[in-house]
Amino acid sequence: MQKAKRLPAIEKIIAEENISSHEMLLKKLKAKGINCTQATLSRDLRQLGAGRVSDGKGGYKYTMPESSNSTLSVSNRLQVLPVVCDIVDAKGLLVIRTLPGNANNAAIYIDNSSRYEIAGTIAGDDTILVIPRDGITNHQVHTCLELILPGLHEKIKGK
Amino acid sequence: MQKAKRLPAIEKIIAEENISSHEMLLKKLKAKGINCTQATLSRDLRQLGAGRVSDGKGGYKYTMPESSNSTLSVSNRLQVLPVVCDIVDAKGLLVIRTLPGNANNAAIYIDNSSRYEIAGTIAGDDTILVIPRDGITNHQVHTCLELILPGLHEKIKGK
DNA sequence: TTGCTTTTTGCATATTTATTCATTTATTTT
DNA sequence: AAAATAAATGAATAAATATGCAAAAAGCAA
Repeated sequence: MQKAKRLPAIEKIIAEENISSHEMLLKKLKAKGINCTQATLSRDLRQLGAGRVSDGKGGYKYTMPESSNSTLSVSNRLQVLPVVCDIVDAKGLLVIRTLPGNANNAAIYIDNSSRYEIAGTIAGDDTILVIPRDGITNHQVHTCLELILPGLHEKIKGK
Repeated sequence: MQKAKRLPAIEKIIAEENISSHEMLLKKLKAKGINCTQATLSRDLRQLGAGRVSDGKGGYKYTMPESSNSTLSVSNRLQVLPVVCDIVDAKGLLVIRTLPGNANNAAIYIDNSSRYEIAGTIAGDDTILVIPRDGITNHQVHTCLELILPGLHEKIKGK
């Protein structure tokens, strides 16, 4: 299962370069040692919530949502990760524990991602409650959070 | 030539509704009495700089660039029009005269449109210089300005 | 582990979108 | 106005993207 590596790689590539087709993305991934088919990219791009916008030169390019929003950019979102202590599933919800005073800040990252899977979050001082949308499995939320904060899954209790 | 009516109509439709395919847009236009083919829509959408982004429900929808930027929304951009006095072509450039003190404000509308055809603008107190990109005809710029400020063409000198 | 369920993936194909070419319609030039 | 040039459009088709389905891989429960 290379999806876990592929998704962040795709995200990074389309954020940094002008990708105008699946074909082109396929080659960029191959150059990074990641092989898959166009069909898989189609599914990945949809899952990532990637869009296709004008490249300003009369053509189109793929893009990540809110890529203009610096709080979400690939390069700096890892900053939030060190404050996360652990994650526990509870009653269909997720509880994320952070360093004291950091819950709100971390929750903002999650909210800003505007992921469909997450209905919303409530943050206290050192605890975030993540409320998944109806019909979303815990596992889907984990995958989703891993997208928002790569490396996060290592913090999941019992893993 | 119905392009002049069609483009603003397309813009309005995709700004207000969730359009997920050319086919769907075709029907909406037909309902408004505008008939064309899918091929034409493909060209129109590209010219409008329209994008396709996640609809938040796992699918895609078409969008206008900066549709979140209220200074550009269809509903309020007409406000700038009354301050425009006339437009003159000169040396491959366009000179727009406005009411005193209003040039900068009007120029911001034009800049915000991020149209490919327009390389940039310089605004004084009551005059805007619009600099078209190389290879763009005056006529193309007129069409383009008409898109940004519907009704503008009536102000063009000698028309 | 073993069997059961869910997820991921490729292949083939369907669907959607873009482009080429020919024609018409508009615009500019003389 | 007439001729010449450029722009717009549709039909057919090419190219790009999405999806159904089956197989394989991964995760889960006991």
